[in-house]
Amino acid sequence: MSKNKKSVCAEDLRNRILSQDIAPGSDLDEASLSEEYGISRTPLREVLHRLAGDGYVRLEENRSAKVASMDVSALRVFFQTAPLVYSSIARQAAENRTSAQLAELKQIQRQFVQAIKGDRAEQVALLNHAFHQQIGEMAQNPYLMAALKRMLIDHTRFSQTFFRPQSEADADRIAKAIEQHDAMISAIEAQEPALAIDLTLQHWDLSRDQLEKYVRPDPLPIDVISMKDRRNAV
Amino acid sequence: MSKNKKSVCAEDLRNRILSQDIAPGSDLDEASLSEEYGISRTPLREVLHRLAGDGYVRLEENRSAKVASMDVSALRVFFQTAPLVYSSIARQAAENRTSAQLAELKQIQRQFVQAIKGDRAEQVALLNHAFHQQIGEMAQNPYLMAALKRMLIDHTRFSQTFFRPQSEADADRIAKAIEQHDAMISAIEAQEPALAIDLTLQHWDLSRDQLEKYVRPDPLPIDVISMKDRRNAV
DNA sequence: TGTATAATATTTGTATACAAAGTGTGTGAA
DNA sequence: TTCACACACTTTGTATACAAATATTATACA
Repeated sequence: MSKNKKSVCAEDLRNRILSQDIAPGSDLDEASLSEEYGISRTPLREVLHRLAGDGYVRLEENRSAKVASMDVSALRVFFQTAPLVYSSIARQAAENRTSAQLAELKQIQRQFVQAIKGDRAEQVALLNHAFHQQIGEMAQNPYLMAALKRMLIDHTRFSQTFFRPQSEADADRIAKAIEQHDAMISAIEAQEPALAIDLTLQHWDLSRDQLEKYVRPDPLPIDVISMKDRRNAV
Repeated sequence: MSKNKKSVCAEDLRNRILSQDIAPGSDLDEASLSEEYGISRTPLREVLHRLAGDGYVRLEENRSAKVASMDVSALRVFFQTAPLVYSSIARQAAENRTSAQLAELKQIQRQFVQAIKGDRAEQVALLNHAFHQQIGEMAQNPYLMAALKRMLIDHTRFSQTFFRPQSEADADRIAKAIEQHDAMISAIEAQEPALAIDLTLQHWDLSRDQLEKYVRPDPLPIDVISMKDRRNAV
């Protein structure tokens, strides 16, 4: 763990943005944040500038820093681009991974499973983020990594609901996600790019279905109202 | 034009890095840079942190900021990735471009041609950079844009020699590049994604051949030595 | 009541001073 | 000469004070 306050601050801000603990589009007040993290405004501002370069926040002259927004038009592009980036990363991860990176990936997956067992939804989402970012590291492609990191910012924020199971079906989906992660680890370990791509696209399909449900949820049940009306009418 | 010193500084540092006016891997001294741009170290450091997020420089604790390096292993990944990113961007640019963006692209191309006529090699490289970045803007895909920007940092630095014609053949290649740019503009204007991709890949082939020549230049002529030897022997 | 404008308060931007870490050099002992 | 260590010097990191800009409130006037 990094022992200095500044990187703790950067790391924590990233996590809070990913967890939507700080909502997309909201303002970040320098004074209160610097007090919260026990640092002065100077290093805090440096952190904000760095996060701006990473796509977490947006900076405007003489205006407070804002958390990157998530509008509907962005969602469309997100769905268009995800399969391309994720599968390209998966291919290269299978080709280029080192054994040290593989061990790290397995470690993340263990923590991921533990967090699910413990119903720590926020941790689960962050560990899922770390899992996919680690696969990005394995690809050893700084160009695609830049795209992946930006995708994961939005993906993790969108999928906040994913890891808070509301029904039996939700729990099944999470179990399936765990299995898919394990399969991806095996494919990467065996250095089989084609298989890694295939599994990644399956994993994406699962995630996409869930995201679509979030964006276009089941309509509210209309029976309740109509029944009342009927009773009143009788 | 931005009138404040800070964004001038950021813009100029970017350009100097792209032109290799500041060499890859070299140290950036805060004191001298802040003096040079007439600002104090505080805003300069904020600029450096931003550039770090954008991939122009690397920051380490208690060490001076370093310009992003360009090693041989990076080159390999660059060649692997460029066609994918460039063609994906071209497709979406053709699909999503606005007319205002198109006008801007044409404007950049005019300046590009002018700079070539004036033999201003450094300006040419930067305008070529601006041209391809503008196509990136047209794609309206922030995820791929992040990858494109990082590719262009390295591409522009690698291709510094491209726009300093040494021979008739070099001049021909530059003329061909101008034509290809014009053709790409037409394809994007006509909103023909398939054509835009095709032209982009052709443009890439031209650039790639030149880059390969830069990395693996023609061997030194051996005749000179052997002739001398022969003469001495005779 | 509603709007425009002036005064005030809050927040962001920058410079400077000082603390902390790193770098280099010179001296002394083996 | 070579290595080790102390000291001076340079460079980076942070806090604070103040300047500049924005946001808010109060007041005057229609």
